[in-house]
Amino acid sequence: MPAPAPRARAALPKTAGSRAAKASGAKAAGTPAPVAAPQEARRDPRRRVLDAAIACFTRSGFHGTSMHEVCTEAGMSPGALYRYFPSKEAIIIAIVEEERAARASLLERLDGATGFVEGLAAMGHALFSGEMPMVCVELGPEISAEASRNPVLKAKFDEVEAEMTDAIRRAFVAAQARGEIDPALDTDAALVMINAIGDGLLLRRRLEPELPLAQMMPALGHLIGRMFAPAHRSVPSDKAP
Amino acid sequence: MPAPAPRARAALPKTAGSRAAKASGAKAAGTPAPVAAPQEARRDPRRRVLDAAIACFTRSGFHGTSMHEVCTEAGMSPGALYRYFPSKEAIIIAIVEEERAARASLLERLDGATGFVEGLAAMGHALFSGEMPMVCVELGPEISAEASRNPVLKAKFDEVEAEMTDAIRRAFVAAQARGEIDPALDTDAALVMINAIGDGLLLRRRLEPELPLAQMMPALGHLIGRMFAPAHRSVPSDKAP
DNA sequence: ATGTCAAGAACGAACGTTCGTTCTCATCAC
DNA sequence: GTGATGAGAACGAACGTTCGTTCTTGACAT
Repeated sequence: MPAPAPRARAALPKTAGSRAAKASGAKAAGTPAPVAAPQEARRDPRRRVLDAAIACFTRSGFHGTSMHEVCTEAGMSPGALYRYFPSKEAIIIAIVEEERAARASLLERLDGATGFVEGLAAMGHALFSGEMPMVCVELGPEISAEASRNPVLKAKFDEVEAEMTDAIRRAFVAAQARGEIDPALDTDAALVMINAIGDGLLLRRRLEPELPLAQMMPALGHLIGRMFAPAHRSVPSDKAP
Repeated sequence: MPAPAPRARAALPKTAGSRAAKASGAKAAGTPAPVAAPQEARRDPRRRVLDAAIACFTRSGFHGTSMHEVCTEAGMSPGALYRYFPSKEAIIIAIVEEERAARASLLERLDGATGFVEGLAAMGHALFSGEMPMVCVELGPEISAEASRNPVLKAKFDEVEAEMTDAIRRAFVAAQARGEIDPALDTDAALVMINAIGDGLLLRRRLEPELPLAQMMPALGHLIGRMFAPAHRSVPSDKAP
């Protein structure tokens, strides 16, 4: 990044304030929180910025959110904010870094469940029931979209994704060895499918927030079960829709 | 609105044609087309704008693309461009409108195939093999992301999506009546699943363009077949991976 | 053939706004 | 004092858009 030349600082009084409200722009965005709560100001400033940024990016997207909005939401001035993060991009990258921890705790449900498919369904339920304080549910699609064209972000994002995919692959192979999954199935194709379903559901959540995905998880899990079950075993159908 | 003072126009001789490419800005983006091809300038100007916008939005996203970039790519000045579209938003909406036609032709593959699952696989193959001049493959995720927060765009987008989903639902129910699909399956869950898989694969394509999704379609189609096949029929496995 | 001229397409500098960022300066703890 | 912290005005660049002007075209008169 080219270092910007130091700016001269002319004392010009300028045009006072251009008070005419100007009817606002076409921007159909939500209102940022009025002002930070009193004890809010005591919390770790980095956390405050991150939480504020997550809220704003979720509401208006990365490019649709201005730093001033993040500042307002965090109850902090730009001068203070820039003390903790060197740039807007650094904030997203920090958010993605946080995702890693959240995803790791999600993955515990995979190994903790009675079976592979049950584990996937449990992950899905945790994601969509809101029981998990999880950034990626709301921000995942936004982050993927941004990652697809921001190389720095993409590198971080890929790291986190690879951890997730590897864990699922290990669980898949183990389940296959246990006879829970048809041994003839191609692992790569199955993983692409599982990833696609996950990403697709996350996106659907954004587009249709009223869709009761958590409630549908048994039915969706049942479908996934049929997809992977060994060929000549009748599907367990413990949760037929 | 404060009437802007009329601008003086000084008869400056100017640089004739300004064909110098201008080396572009610091924007870490791809290079816009050097200059419009000779016969390119003869084409329908609306089409030129649309094609240029699709290229730019695909490269840098909706908010990441400036109107000047679109102008450069289209080989057209801002003044000319704004003769054909009243705003940046109107351009996206026109693109989504075009999607409708493209999707309709995609849907023909559903009804033209030998069965429902084969139809889905054919759609997938057409999408990912590049044989279809289809905007949504590259721009779909970008549009969904934008639609999730732009109400005007969302309305248009929902229209197009509803047409797609309805057509798939009809095909699903018909296949179920034909005995091709397990009659016990919940139609709503199946449709959510099909949509999620489609959206998820489109997103994956953006994130990992090198992944040979078209080649994987037989394997993926096979998985979908297992998911929907009637319970006590052994899966046709004509294309076991 | 040549000149005239209106219509409208295209141009591109400039506009007002908003962006991400940085500045100066006040405040506090020690 | 001194160093860390924060506020908030200000900066310059870039944004989407506008608009006075120029260029292109082709019908018509000569």
